[in-house]
Amino acid sequence: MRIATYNINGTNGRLETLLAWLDDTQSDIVCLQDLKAPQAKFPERQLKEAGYAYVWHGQSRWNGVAILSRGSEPVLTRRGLPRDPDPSQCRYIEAAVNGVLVGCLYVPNGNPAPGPKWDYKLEWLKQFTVHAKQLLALDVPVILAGDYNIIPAEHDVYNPDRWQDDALFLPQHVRKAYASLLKQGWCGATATIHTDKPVYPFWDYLRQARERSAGLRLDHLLLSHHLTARLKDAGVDRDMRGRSKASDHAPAWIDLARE
DNA sequence: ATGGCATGTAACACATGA
Repeated sequence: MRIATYNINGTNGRLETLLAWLDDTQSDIVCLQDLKAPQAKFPERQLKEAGYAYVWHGQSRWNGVAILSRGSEPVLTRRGLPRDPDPSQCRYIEAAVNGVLVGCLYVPNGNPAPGPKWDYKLEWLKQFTVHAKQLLALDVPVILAGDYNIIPAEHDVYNPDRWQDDALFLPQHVRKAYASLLKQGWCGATATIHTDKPVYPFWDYLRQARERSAGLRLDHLLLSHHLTARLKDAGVDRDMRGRSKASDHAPAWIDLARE
């Protein structure tokens, strides 16, 4: 069973690319972020024709999250975080899919730090961390997949020195937040498989970042222990980043053994 | 330190992103 997360950076502008990738990979569950489309403009018909069911939460221009499922109907469990610091921003959706509770998240970028956007990111991460703990307490298989906008460690960025003061990387705050999730018991799937070298799911549009392999690891799939035991493989579909009109993110995925 | 690129909306320039 393949589960993927993809910051698509505009779902309608990249619909053909998305449909071709779904057809190629036959992904079973897909978490999408940054739909950049209002609720009414989600491409329902095309995704249904491609064999997917879905839940989504759209917002005009920015943010927006969706969970796609092939062959089964996702059962929505929540939109937005409990005590969401700004419910007008669509950054979290959660559904039960085939016996797995799936949380799809899009953490605020937080730049510039310090400032109101930075404060918002920290508050969002705080409430998310509280919710993540509650999910673990349910003792059911859970995956929290999405664009965390966190570089977890020095080796997850091409040039750590350059990013020390960035809201994606500040150690006492965002890196600490990620570490505290792992401490709760979550397993970062990609790093578990790729222990020697990071696989980047993001390259900036600027300065030929992709050609220089100047990537960042921002998209993560965190597993509860029920799923860690089933983890077979993980990777990034980096070819997606090379296509014309690509998102600046590529899909990150895991393969789980069937129960 | 700046701006390089890209998105959707539509005030055809802007806010936002990473």
